[in-house]
Amino acid sequence: MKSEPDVFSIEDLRDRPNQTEPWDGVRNYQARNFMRDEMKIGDQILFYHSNTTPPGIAGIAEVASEPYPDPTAFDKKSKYHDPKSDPEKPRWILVEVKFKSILPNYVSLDEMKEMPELQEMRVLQRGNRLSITPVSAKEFKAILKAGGA
DNA sequence: GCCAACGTTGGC
DNA sequence: GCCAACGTTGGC
Repeated sequence: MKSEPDVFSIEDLRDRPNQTEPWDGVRNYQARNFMRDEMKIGDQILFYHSNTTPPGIAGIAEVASEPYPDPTAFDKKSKYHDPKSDPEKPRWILVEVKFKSILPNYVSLDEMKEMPELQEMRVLQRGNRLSITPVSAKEFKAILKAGGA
């Protein structure tokens, strides 16, 4: 899961009450579908810092709730407000994520590109802008190892 | 700050 | 249903 650290970083997640945060504001159907259909409580998450120097994997989190409607879609004051999301038939769905750890070694995007295990990884593919993508067990382990965890 | 890539919108 | 226009993402 990608996040811009200026907006919400792995440190912000660590410092949250219960170290848990609803992953709100996702407004892309594919990313929503991953949260709604694929994620299960306890699934491990690579926390990726985007739009920063350098971008890369900063830490580990895990899925901490069932999927439920994103309340910011109904909040007129939220920058994520979506008038087309009807509370009776919510368009946007989120899960909560819980802090697990900050990697001892930050794994930069440049390093990831050099790792043979990660050549198929979605975030490395050209032009990929999806903020949530599936990660294979092989990829996950390779990141953990490179990250010193 | 630039800009390529991509998703969404809306006129037709 | 097509596609031009537009807005956003995110590496650089």
